[in-house]
Amino acid sequence: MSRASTYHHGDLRATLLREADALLRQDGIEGLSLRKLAERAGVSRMAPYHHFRDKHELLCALAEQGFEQLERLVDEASAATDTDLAERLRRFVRAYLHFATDHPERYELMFGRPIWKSGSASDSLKQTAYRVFRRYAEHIATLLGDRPLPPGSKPLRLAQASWATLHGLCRLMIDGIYVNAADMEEVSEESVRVMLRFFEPR
Amino acid sequence: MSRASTYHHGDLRATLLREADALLRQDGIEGLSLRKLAERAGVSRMAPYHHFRDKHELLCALAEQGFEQLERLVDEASAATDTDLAERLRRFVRAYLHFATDHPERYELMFGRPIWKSGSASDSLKQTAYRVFRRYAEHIATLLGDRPLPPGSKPLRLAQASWATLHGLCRLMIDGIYVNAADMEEVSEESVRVMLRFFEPR
DNA sequence: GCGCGTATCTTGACGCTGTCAAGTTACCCT
DNA sequence: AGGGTAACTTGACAGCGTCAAGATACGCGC
Repeated sequence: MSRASTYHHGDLRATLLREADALLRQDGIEGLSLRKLAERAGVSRMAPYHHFRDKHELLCALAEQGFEQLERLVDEASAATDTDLAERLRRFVRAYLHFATDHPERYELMFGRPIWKSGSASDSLKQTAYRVFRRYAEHIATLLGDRPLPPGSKPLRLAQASWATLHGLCRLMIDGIYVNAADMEEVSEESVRVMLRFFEPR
Repeated sequence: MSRASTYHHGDLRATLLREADALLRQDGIEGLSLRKLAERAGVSRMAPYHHFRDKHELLCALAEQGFEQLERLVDEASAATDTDLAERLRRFVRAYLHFATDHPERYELMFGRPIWKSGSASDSLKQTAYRVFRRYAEHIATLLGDRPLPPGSKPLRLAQASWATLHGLCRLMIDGIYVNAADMEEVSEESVRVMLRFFEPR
């Protein structure tokens, strides 16, 4: 497993993913090249191809790690049952936004077109990503509790819609369209208000 | 202006933008290369550099055209005052989603990181984009009319939050994360419901 | 009408990218 | 001990953005 210094690296796949993550943070997604990565891992250009079919597959694997982190975030939010709905929702929104803005390149990779376009995401990634969303939907349903929803509304749809809002906020921030972080804080507060209002009994 | 067949093209800048748009629809944003573009315009590799400083500047100009189209869409929505708030909002959401999904590459270009990251958008583009958002905010304010908002809420923040929702929906669709268009229809309906609920007097 | 300045366009070259093809090395199992 | 195979390397190619330097033709002042 942990061969040291010879022809066979021994643990290249894991090393590649680790270095790819570092490279991603450092140079952003467009600066992540297989050649730089190979050099960083102390290995020749083509070595990575014995562990990933092509660049796309490596990016999928990297994105999958990101979704696993996101899953932990959702699970933690679900576990924290010490306050009321409003506060829990607020905290989760904050946590989600931080997840995105703390490592924008990771978030961009996870949800970017290069990975998902025309269904090209790896099966494993799809499975993980969908599982995370399911967790998220459950979390929203839990927050809702037995509160009645307006006619026509369903918890799943609400989860999808609220996720879209979160995602939209993150992208506007990450892509550099909203620059002002303080504004962002207020915008996300407003989003929370809109959602909470929806939960109130009429 | 319209020189025909010689050394000097005569109207290269406009031709480049036109062909770039065609190329964008055809091959997507990652397939839009300056070399292909030059060939399409019947001109040598470096000719475009006499009209745009680099690829980034050309993309900015192309994106700016997109924002001008989006502006028209907002203006039309503002002008249509024949129904009530709910129906107007619903129609606008539909129109916005269609704007994005009819030409996903254009939308991706307009709001993508390559253009906006670290404030690298051209001044002209920034100006146009911000003007469009201002129009959007005015449109939302008009829809609101003199309806009172919940405490702490402001029309501008609401506009930003609702735009984030629209944008999030579009990106999820465009990037291929939500594939099912019919689902999307229902999700956007749900988003409209959430917003409308917010507008109702308590 | 002529000449020169300059905007426009071209060709050559460089370093970067992803990846196909073919060769080399070292491990594992019989 | 020997052979099969997985891991890794080197060579090569086409495509990319763009710097540098040269060619062309338009337009304005004389």
